[in-house]
Amino acid sequence: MSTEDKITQAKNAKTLQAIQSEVENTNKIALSVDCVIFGFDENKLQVLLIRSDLKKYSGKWSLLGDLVFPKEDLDAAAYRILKQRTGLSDVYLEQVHTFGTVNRHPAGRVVTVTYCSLINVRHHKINILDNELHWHDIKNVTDLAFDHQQIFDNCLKQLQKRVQEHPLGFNLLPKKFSLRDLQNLYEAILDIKMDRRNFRKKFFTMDLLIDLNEMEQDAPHRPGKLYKFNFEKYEKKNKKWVGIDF
Amino acid sequence: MSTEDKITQAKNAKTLQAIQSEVENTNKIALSVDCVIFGFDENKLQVLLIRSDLKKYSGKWSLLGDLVFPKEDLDAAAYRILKQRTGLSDVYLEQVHTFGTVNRHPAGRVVTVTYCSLINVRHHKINILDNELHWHDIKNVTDLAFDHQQIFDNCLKQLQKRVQEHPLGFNLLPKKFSLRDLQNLYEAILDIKMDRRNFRKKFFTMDLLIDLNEMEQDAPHRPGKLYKFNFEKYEKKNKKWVGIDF
DNA sequence: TCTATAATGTGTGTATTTTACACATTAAAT
DNA sequence: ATTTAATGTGTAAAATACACACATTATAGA
Repeated sequence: MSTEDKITQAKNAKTLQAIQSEVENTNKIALSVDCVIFGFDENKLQVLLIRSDLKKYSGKWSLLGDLVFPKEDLDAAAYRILKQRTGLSDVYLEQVHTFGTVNRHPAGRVVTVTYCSLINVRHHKINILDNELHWHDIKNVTDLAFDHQQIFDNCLKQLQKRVQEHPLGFNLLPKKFSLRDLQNLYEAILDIKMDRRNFRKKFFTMDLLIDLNEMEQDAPHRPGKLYKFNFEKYEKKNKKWVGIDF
Repeated sequence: MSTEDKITQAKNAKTLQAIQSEVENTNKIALSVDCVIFGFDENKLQVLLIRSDLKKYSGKWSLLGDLVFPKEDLDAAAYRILKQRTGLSDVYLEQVHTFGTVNRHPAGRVVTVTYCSLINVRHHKINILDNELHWHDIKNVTDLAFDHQQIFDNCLKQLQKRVQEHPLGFNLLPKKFSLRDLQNLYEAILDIKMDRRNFRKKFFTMDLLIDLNEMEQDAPHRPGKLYKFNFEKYEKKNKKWVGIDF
């Protein structure tokens, strides 16, 4: 390092105390986490919403969120909310985006980190009996409180993209599922119709489904075979190159 | 709405003042923005780094970042940093991820929102003369200060993915470029070698390059044709379905 | 000026993947 | 037993990806 470099560095080198006082005394902002919790029921993609607890948005629905504790990791805050609301602790959770417009919250400056979560509706026991918490068909989700509509739209879009590239969808299904279940899930998430035979071929070619040699029960017509996803095998293979395409 | 619903709602409806005091008095966390600024020079992907201004990390390099002002939008903070450091105001900028581990910063609780930026090295006049600011070949970026190595790795990975799905790369090139330039860029970002003829076919098939009927100047051998990217045409086409593949 | 060199520019054939459909099979309901 | 509405399997054409060969053009040096 040259002498000039050293001088420059010395000039710029702040003490830890200086930075600490800067962090302690200024520029503090409230930080929250909002969770977009997806479920799959009756062949429809659902999202868990709560009635807004703010009079300004009385009657409107909002995402599940809370302020982050000063000594709490971001991810931990998201898991805490999920645990509180769904009783589930071992769930799929992924950070999506951070929204930080100055006036996004009427109570002051609150920056929110949003998370997307996928849970199996049958596995959890929400206390939705008190009517404050409800599953909503995503087709009917409009006009949420705060900027939550924007957050929801953003999260859904991300889910639609990610579910095509990673085996996220299986978190929404029971451990054992038929190919019809799987296709219904993808059709609900992506909002498209797919060819049954090509869909089947696609997944068989991937060779990541384990045939359980069991059949559906109580099917109204011919029952389909049941499968589970081979997570172990998926973890081992790491594809990376996809190809330029836009 | 049932009577019970109304009662529940009334119970949960907080006043704005109640929320305000919660936001004002508790759970405040310092918020920063860190920018991973990529450039492309000498056929190498480069990243702009500054020497850490903290004695603890003396000698180490770090990303360009700053605390977010209380009345400043997140994106605005990122643009401010870019403007300050590169002099450029009309640049590509995208939020990537938010890092919020409790102890990630030695000066206290600082949650940082990271942004990825792509700039044309030739278009800006950095004040790198004072030796505090430097371009680094990404191949040589190791052991950054704070958790910046993790942030950088995350951002590079995201870039590698996004550059294949969207025309981001052109932000790193001059307005006029040859197909060789373009291929060199992709090879540098993705760290792979590609077949020249198939690469050419790929981009011609996309039909998004405008032939400028100009040739490279001062090429050491046969000069190539120059093109520019047809952003208008790209904006009009909106592909969405990519296909399940994992 | 001629020649060697090292690029650019243009195909061409093959393998792989996607897409569009057709038909047989099975269990439940009548 | 027959009808019905699914599941399960196959096949051919189209589109795309991949590997590779050869002619063209400008520069550099003998």
